Amino acid sequence: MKIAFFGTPEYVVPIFKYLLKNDATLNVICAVTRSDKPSGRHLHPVPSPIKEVAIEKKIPVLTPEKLKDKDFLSKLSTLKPQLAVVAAYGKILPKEVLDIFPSGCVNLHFSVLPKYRGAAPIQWAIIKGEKETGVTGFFMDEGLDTGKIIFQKKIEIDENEDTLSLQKKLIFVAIDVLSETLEKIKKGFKGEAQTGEVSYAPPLKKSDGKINWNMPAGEIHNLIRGTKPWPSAYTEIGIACGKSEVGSLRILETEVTSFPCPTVLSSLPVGFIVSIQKNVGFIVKCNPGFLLIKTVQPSSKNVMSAWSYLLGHKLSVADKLS
RNA sequence: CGCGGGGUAGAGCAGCCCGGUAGCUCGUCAGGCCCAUAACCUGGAGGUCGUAGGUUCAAAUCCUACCCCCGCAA
Repeated sequence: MKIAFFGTPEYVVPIFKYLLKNDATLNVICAVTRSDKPSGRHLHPVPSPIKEVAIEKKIPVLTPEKLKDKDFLSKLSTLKPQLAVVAAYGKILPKEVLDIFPSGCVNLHFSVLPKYRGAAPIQWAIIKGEKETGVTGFFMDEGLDTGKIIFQKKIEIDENEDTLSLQKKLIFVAIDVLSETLEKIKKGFKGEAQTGEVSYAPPLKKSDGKINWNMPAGEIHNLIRGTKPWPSAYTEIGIACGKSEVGSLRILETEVTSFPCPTVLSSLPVGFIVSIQKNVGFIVKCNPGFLLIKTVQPSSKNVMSAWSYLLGHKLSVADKLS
């Protein structure tokens, strides 16, 4: 079966390689990926990870700026692909593209559809405190992740899972789902309409990482896990810490905790540091609950333990984060 | 030449503007104290101040070039 692969970022490379490895039955005839984009510290154009792999494996690469581009559409048609496999490509495929594939376009979406339709399903599942998520293989239509479902597989979300670790697990699931999905397609399965509660997972914005300490400790913990490594949850350093920089502080690792020892400090307002844990970090009061901050990154600095941060920045009990 | 921040002891920082003895917190080592401790006290070890030049009687500090790291942006 002639297959065209649509994908862009690093984390879907294993899916691409799975297709290539099974070349005997799956004939990958081209890769469609995002065009080279200015990236990195000097904004030099950089090819997408999928493009690099494709070049290495000598698979033809198409990098259309616009999917409705006539040149692109005709090139793709000429290759006479039968099926498209799409994973984190980055753009919605218009009807003109969908129509090229006689067997349809299969998307691997990293949620249990119809929940978390959209660009950042892994992140939002964690932020919302879901206990499980999964991967869905479905036939794409013109809507946003609205097509007929072919196969779905769920896994549990660990309590301290962050976006990267969950993504890593989901890739393995995705490969399972892909192989099962392809089997079903071979057998002529047409998919089933989506049923159940619909929700959306829009792309994260920088401001989504802003911590509001006036929230339950558990929800803040979820936000920190789900926004890592980007945009990362952050807070501002209060004025109480003297000449320290006013910049924001990224918070990368936390733990929901109970207040260690009952003192008057537990009556400090939300957002204040109520306790220092030697060699670990500091505890901030939330509403309700307490959050132990374990790993942070000050602006312009490397990631460091919250304890190290305290040593150099002279933060102490009763200083405020905002 | 996209914009900005940074590199000082094993870790995290101050000192630089205004040149003149290498400083703080933690760790580490030795000793002390204590029923005891992640507590406390005393003392010690540990630094080519990112690299290379330049200015100067004298450079962590001023000048020039380069290397590495981080954020923005994608």
